[in-house]
Formats: sequence, structure tokens, C-alpha cells
Amino acid sequence: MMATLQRAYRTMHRHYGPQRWWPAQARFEIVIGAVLTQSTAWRNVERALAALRAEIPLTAEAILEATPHRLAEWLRPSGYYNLKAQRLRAVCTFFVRNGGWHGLDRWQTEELRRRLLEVRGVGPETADAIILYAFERPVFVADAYSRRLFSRLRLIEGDEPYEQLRAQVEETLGDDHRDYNEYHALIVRHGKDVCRSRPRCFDCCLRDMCPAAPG
DNA sequence: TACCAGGAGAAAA
DNA sequence: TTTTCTCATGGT
Repeated sequence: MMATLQRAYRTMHRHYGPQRWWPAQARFEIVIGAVLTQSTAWRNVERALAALRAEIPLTAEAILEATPHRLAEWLRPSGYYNLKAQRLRAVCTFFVRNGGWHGLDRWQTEELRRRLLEVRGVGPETADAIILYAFERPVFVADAYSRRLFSRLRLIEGDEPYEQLRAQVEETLGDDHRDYNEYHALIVRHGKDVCRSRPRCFDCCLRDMCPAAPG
């Protein structure tokens, strides 16, 4: 598995070049985006972020000062807007109550993860996206794209629990968060680019590695 | 028109 | 414990 994962990484990196995620202008914007992108296309998240940015500074304090109703209206383009307004407020409250970046940066990764998962509306994927991209810690974001890709490469069955998939990948990567960052970003790029529109992956940069591909 | 998108949590089985 | 349902806009 390790060799295959590393080969896939190298191949995608060669094909697409460095992705340099997360696509955000400020650190807290990563956190907001991680919540808003839950089961939503990034294009729609960008609309909501633009609406939000036009009204208030993208900080936990400013978001908590807005009324829940107004916040929900700004988030409307990203879908599930009432739900996401609640979740975003919960995350902002978590940040403020724990001393913001300064306070949270002092926690070890496992502690940070455990506490993030206690926030209502933050599941494993959202927590790991925040930990990897906003806190720059080496954790793998085992999202739908990676599950789809690894399943296609026959590295996993496909229905493993989130934690199992995450642990499997983390065993094969080192401890440099930049690798986790690039790898996950490349997987998403590849997934958007090819795998969704061409389900059998017969014509992508990973073709040679795909057991289902002919020839 | 139907389906999907960088999920999570509650309810039902 | 596992499966199903709900939340919702916007693109293809």
C-alpha cells in the first residue's frame, strides 16, 4: 500500500503541479470554509464567503456578533444555510472560549482533534481539514474523494470506517504536514478533474495504476 | 429531470 | 449497531 500511495502522489504531483491549499485569504477563513464545504461544491462556498466578507471581518468574534438570521442569509449560497449558521457559530464559540489561535496552538494534535470533535457540527472530516490546513498538523483528510480513489486503486474495500482509512494512510505518510496538504489537495483535484466524470478512470494520469483499466 | 457536491447528526430499523 | 432521513443551493 505504501509504495502505491507514494507512486500515486508522485504521479499526480507531476501531472497537476503543486496545489498549495487551502484556497483562503486568511487563516480563519480556512475554518469557515471547512464548515461551509460540508457536502457542498466549493463554488457555492466561495459565494457564501464573498457574501460574508462583504459584510463583516472573517473572524470568530465578528461572526458571533451577527444575528443568527443575518448569518444564515449570508451563508445561503452554500446550501444547508440554517444548519451551517448554527455550526459556524458553534465553531466560533469554541475558538473564542479557548483563547483563539494562541490558545489552540498549544494543544497537542490528538487533544485538538478530540476537542474539535466535541463541537456540534464538526465531524471527523471537518476536524481533520481544520487541523491539517489551519493548524498545519500532519493528519490525513479521509474524504469522499480519497475513499473513491483508493477504492478504485484497490487499496481499500471502500466501506471502511473513517478512522480506519485515516490511520491506514497516515501509517504510510511521514510527519510532514506539507505532504498531507499536497496529497489531499491533489486527490481532490484529480477527483474533480477525472474520476467523477469518468467513473472507471480509464483516461487519467493514474491509469497505469488502475486495476480496472484495460490493457 | 435527476443527480451530485471537499458531511454531520438525529431518527428509525 | 447499522441504515435511512434531513438539511438546501447551484451546476451539469
